[in-house]
Amino acid sequence: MKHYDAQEVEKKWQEYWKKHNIYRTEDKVEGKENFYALSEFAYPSGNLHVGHWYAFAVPDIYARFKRMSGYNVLYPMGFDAFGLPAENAAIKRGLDPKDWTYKNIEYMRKQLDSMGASFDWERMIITADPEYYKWTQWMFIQFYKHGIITRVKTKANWCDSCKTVLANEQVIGGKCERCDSEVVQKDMMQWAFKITDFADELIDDLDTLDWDESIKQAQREWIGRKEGSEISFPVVVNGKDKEPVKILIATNNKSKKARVQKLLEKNNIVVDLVSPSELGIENIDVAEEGTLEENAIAKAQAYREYTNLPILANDTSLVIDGVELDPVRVKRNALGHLDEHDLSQEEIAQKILDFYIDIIKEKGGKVDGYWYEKWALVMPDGATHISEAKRNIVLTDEIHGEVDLYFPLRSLYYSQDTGKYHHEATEEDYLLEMQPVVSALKQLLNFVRGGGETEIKVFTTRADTLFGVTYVVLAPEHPLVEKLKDRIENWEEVEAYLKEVEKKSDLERQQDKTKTGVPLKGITAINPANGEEVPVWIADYVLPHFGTGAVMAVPAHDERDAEFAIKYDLPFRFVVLPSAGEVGNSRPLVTSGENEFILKAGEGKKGQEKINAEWNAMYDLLNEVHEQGGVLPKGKRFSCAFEGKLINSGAYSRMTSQEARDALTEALGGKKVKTYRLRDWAISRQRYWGTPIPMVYDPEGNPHPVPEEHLPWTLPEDVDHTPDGTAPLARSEELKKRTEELFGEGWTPEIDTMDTFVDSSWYFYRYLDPHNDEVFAGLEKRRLWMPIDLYFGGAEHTTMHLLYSRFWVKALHKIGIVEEREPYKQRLNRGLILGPDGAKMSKSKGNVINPDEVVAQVGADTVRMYLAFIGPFNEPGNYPWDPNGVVGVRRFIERVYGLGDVLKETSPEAVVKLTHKTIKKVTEDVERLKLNTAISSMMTLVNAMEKQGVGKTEYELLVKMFSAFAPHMGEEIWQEVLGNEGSIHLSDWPKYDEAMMQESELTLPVQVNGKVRAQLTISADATEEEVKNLVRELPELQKWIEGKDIKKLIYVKGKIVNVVV
RNA sequence: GCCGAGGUGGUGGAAUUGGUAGACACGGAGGACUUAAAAUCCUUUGCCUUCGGGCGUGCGGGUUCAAUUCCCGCCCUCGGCACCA
Repeated sequence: MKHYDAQEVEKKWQEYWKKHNIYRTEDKVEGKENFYALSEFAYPSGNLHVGHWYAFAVPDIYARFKRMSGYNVLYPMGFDAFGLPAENAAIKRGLDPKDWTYKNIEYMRKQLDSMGASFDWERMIITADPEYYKWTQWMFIQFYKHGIITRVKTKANWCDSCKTVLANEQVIGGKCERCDSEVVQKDMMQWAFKITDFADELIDDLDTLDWDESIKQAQREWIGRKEGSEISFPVVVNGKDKEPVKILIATNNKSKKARVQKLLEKNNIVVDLVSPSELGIENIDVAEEGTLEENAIAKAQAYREYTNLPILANDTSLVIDGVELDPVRVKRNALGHLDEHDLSQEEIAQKILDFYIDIIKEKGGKVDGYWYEKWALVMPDGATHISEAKRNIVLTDEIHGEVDLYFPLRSLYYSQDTGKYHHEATEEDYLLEMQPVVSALKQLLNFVRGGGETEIKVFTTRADTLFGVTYVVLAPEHPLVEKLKDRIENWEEVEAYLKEVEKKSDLERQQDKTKTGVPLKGITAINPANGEEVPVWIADYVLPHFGTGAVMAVPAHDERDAEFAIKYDLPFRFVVLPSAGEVGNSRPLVTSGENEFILKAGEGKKGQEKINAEWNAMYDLLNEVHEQGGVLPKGKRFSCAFEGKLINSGAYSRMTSQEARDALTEALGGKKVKTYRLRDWAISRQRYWGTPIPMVYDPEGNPHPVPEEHLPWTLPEDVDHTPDGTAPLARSEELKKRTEELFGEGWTPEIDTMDTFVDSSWYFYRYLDPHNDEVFAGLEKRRLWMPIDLYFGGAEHTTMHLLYSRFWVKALHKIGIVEEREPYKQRLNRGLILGPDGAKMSKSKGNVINPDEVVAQVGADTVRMYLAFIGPFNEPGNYPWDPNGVVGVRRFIERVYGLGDVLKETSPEAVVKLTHKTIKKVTEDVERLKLNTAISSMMTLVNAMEKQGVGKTEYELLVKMFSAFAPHMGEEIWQEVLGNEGSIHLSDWPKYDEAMMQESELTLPVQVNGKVRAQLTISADATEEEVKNLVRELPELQKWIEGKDIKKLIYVKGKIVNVVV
């Protein structure tokens, strides 16, 4: 066999290709479709590692395949040359970052050439070239003019070790992505792209892209769109420095007045109520007959729609079917269903408020108002009786005098003593029913005191749990805290807490999830759903940047609130009956908090039984606390976040969570809002080695863009770029002088540089027209190539570069600069090459493979092919580098080469057939980037050719396919062994011939009861009947079918025979 | 916890619409060549076996003549998000 000296062969052909300029890519070739294959460009770190080979050499196989398949393929390369690592390395070595970077680029270009990659170097770009960043700056200015980038004071992620600001995407778990030191929050003036304005588009347009679902999903989650409601909670300020104002609600019943007054006396407001009987509604006598309860129970059950929950009694002796029942609750539920208000409680509250405000406007005038409430009763015969009641309240305050109001009250209970149904309100009922009224009055009071417009806006995805709100939490950073400083009674305590929080780094705040907080004494909020007054706290588990920075806390339905509420002893009110799922398919109950009683119920049980026991334990408790409006007792304060149907929620009870979210949001004047996790993209960097921000400031400090004729706005070179926390550009005399000369005295330059992700957000356009100095890329050229057909890159850029560049194109599109809305049609994340030990390659582990060394030993062709063979390129997995595997691939290349020595006149028929089958398989596999199986089928073919012999025709077909993987050896065989003229890489990809693949006979597996027992060789055109007859006769089969009936004989044409006995 | 992708020999992986599970390669075992080693070549290699066969694609069920593939329930690994209301 010929000796294979990879070094020599590769050098020879690399020079040949260069000399003949075979990789030059024209913008347009007659009769060929353009195909833009892009691999993320290189960072000029100074050395090419295995990852680079995987990133560039393997996609090169695809680019070559496409080119041979008749496409005009653009597969360019460039350098992402600005940025921190280059600068840090330069500082460490006492060099200029520019010299260091450009030297690295020069060296890396040579290394890249050693791959045998088909880059068109005439299109190379370097983002640090002024010819390049001129256009980065130009685009920046266009965005500035359209308000897509603005200057804002914002909390920035500051890395004290790198002395610069980091983007959110560069902070990993509270630490700097680059140096792993802790990131602190610092208030800074920053130029920020309004990427959030494009958040919806960035999510919605993902659906139009042919990307792997996991990449799309990662972007969706990063953007983090949540749809929910924004609801206002009015704030009640205690007004410690104001005179108390009294509102008196009068009644004509002395004893009741005293009792209710005591109950409701709060915050300088005195409210008293009248009971229905005092308003001319007498108790209705209902003849006691045995069927009444049954009747009512049936109605109540229908109403509640619990099928797996019996309605249990807990305080009466009424027994039906051996089950004790509670007639009070039963009847109340039934009435709730039939009860027909003309107005909702919220509307009533609103009316009272409007009414009262009108009075204020009239300065104490007296207005009469009333409305009716309808009553309903279930009679023994099932009939429903409805009556009306007219109620009144008199409001009085010291400023506005006495006002008469009418409002409804309702209640009904069954008295065992009298055996009659009585209309009477319990104290709790009065409280509950009056809450909207009280709430309205308190808002009013607050208004009168001058604090009326204060409200807390909360964001919630669970507006259905509003009736379960028992407190409100603000983020410590919430502006209202500072605003209400004077009104907060425990300011010292609050201030101490704020300091404590400020001291905590974001990292600590993320890691330490124990909840802390302090109440804002003297401040309360009103739950707009039920008018209840709830305490306001600040706590650092509420994040300032998400939603509105304020949360309505629902301990019974939110795990975090539950933890906080247990710690600080705040009440739990259960208002959503969790849904157990579809009938007959109930799911495990998930709860947290003091849920031991639920877990205990399920202890020792399994499967559905356990699930049922736990659900029932919860149902039992909810039944017990129904009377208390769902307030959970100590020891059983648990939370459950499941959705379901509302309970203990006034007029909204029985609604589903989904219905209630809409209904409550609308009724309470809230709005449906979307909120995003994505933050605006702050790009100011206090470092030297980056694209200068093309802005200058007038003597008043107002920013102005540098006019286009002065672009590129060059990076000054007279700068000591050692970082000290101030921007190095501030130290440039040249830049200062340049600014004053061009704009006038007192004008100053912007001294921050841009994040490097800005440079890489549009680089793919520049490859199309790299030397154009009129425009960043000509429209015609963009039309020929964009959008990119296939983009190869690393998974680490999913939520950074990939998102930024999508935003960039959308922004350019929005202001009419480009036509496309998306840059990349198809995206492929590559996997990771691990060290031979299966761990990530790292110097400390000593498992780093240096590709230069391997190439020196076995050649670039082997390394390329090995990387393609190591695992499926279309699935991003982690593949360990196996030095033995490399040798195996090298052996394969040698065998292909060796075949050239033993060529026959013609190939045997079997080899011809296999060759065409292999062409089909390889073509299909490469097209979907399953390069590993493409190679293995070529290996199979080569094995057959070695054993059976091969002629020139088939050998040439093999070598053409092979040359995409091993371009140097492919060329060597093509020109030197086969004596062809011109490069193999300009030849056509082989086409398979279906006719050549036809086999005259084929071998079928024969199964008996699904197990393979024999093989049967038949002619390709055998009919089903013939095959079946042959099978029955098959000698090897007799022992399996002897003495048994053949029940069925299945023949799948050309595939398999199955005998069922 | 939520979302996504997966789980196949000693290893990387293959099986394109349900149709012979383990292609191809590495590693192992045996042999040839050699003074020897490397390299190369040949044979063999899922597990168990009483040599008839049986069992095998994370686990348990189901559908089917036939399941790595489809359905139901669980377990595990990797990736993304996560005190996100």
